[in-house]
Amino acid sequence: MTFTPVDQPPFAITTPLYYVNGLPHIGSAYTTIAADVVARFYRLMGHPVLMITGTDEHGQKIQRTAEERGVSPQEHCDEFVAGFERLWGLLNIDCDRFIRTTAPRHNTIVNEFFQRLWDQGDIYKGQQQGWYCVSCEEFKEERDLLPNQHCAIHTNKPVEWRDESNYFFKLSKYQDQLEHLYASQPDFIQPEARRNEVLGFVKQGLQDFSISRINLDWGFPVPTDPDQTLYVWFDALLGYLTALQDPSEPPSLERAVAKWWPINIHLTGKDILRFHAISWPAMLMSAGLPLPGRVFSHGFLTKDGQKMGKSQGNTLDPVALVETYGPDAVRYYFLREIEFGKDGDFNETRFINVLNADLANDLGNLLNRTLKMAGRYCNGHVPEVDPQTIAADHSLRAIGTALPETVFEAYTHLAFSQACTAILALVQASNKFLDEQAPWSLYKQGKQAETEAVLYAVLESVRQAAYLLSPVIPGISNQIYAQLGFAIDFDDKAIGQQISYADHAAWGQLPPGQLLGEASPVFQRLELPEPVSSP
RNA sequence: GGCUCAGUAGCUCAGUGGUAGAGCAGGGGACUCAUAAGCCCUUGGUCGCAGGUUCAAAUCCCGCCUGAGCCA
Repeated sequence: MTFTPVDQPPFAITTPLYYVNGLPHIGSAYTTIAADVVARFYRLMGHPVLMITGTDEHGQKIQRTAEERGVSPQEHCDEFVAGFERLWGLLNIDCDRFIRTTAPRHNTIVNEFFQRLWDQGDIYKGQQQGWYCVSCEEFKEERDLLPNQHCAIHTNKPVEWRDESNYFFKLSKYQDQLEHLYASQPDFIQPEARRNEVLGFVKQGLQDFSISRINLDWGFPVPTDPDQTLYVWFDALLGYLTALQDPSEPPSLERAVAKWWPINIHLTGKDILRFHAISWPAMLMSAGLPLPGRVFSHGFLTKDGQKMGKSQGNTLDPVALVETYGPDAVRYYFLREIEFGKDGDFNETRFINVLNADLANDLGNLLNRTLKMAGRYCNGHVPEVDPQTIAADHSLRAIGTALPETVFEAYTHLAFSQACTAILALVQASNKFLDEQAPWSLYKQGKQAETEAVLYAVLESVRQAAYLLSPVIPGISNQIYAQLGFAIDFDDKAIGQQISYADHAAWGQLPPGQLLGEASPVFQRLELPEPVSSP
């Protein structure tokens, strides 16, 4: 089954390029899941989609960590990058481009980009003095330091005094253009609270920032002065450009921006928003490139209400989590339970309660009970009911008719929780509808037509819910579609060409008479952890 | 120190001037198609604290407390 969708514009989305100082943490998983969900939704709609993630591998912090581990920086990176790639696989995330900032082709793009800024006269040599935190890779104001010259974020590492001759980027030159950008494109920075933060910061007046370091080997040399090394953040942001180009082509900035630029959405953590919302657009202005569509800053995760951290010893290992509960469970919990953009909490009891309630009890059991009845009452086929004959004000059809618009708005605004809630409302209404209509009684009374009308409406509602939830829980949606008799794979990146979004997102698509699959629970109930017995 | 956001049921949150809401968790009931699931009913809140404006405040104003964040 193939159809040709109307031409949809390309859509590109990025996660941050994660710093490979250690193995991926749950926060990286959270962002990457979100990006994958958006990418999957646009693929459903038939857009050509490029989802980009990757790793940021330069800088003093990595160089030192590698030294401490007794390996070369490249060996160190290679080792940890494998951990990231493995986690994305476990989470059922198949990005289109995985960019490593140590890639040789990236160096080519960085040099070209640097040259553009240089030709603009936006790079100059200046003197940089101050306290430097290697862990932050940032200069700190003296007033922000803890009493014994320690960084307020990295309390176990003293800052270092630097007095260097560095290259600077003329950020101050773009003050007006940036303010105009924020004013004319109010949704450029989201959510609102983060936007206000950036606006306040910019209002104070922007200063030029240093884009190079001396006495550092692990990074690309400054093209015009090989004694200096480019600052890690400068080349990290440019990874978004390098990623756009097919790795098999010879690298060039012009070719990199040919198809996918400008990127539609940059997802970013709130800690690195400034680089994405201020430095990055200014650099692009200088290079004469169009600007990205949106920069969306998500929140941080806590565990049982506590900030996570190695020193606190309460980290949540994403690998262990997904190996225990599976990708759909992890994806669903974080997107359903946390409003994207706000901070959110992980609590195992809540995790299990939410998954059992929504995926096992409401959605999974709804399919299971209906499928079993269809097996018994309708010979294992979709009832021969023409959906056109179902009244427009039928309780399920009415909800299903309004649903695509709601869900479209939610996904495109990255309001994943709202999307899930709206879809689950159809599922809950379907359970209620079944109990009210009691097809098991209708069947016993010999009311075959009535029985079939009820079962069709519910099976169709489950189908629509599975389709619209497929970006979030692709594995479960695949199982549901299979049990409903479809041969469709939501992990297929050409899904938008295989089936029509306009048809499948709408209510009333399930083909009458279609042979149904075997009923089998699509999500097993989870057991609550044993309560810790108190003495 | 300056600024921003938040504080509503055990948990997650909606409600921004007119008799306190949802989901989950807890309790009870009827049913039986189903993953002991679903459905119905229900317990539960001086809406952070203290003032003020108003016929009327969770909602507006002032002060304070707590938490999160931003201030290269």
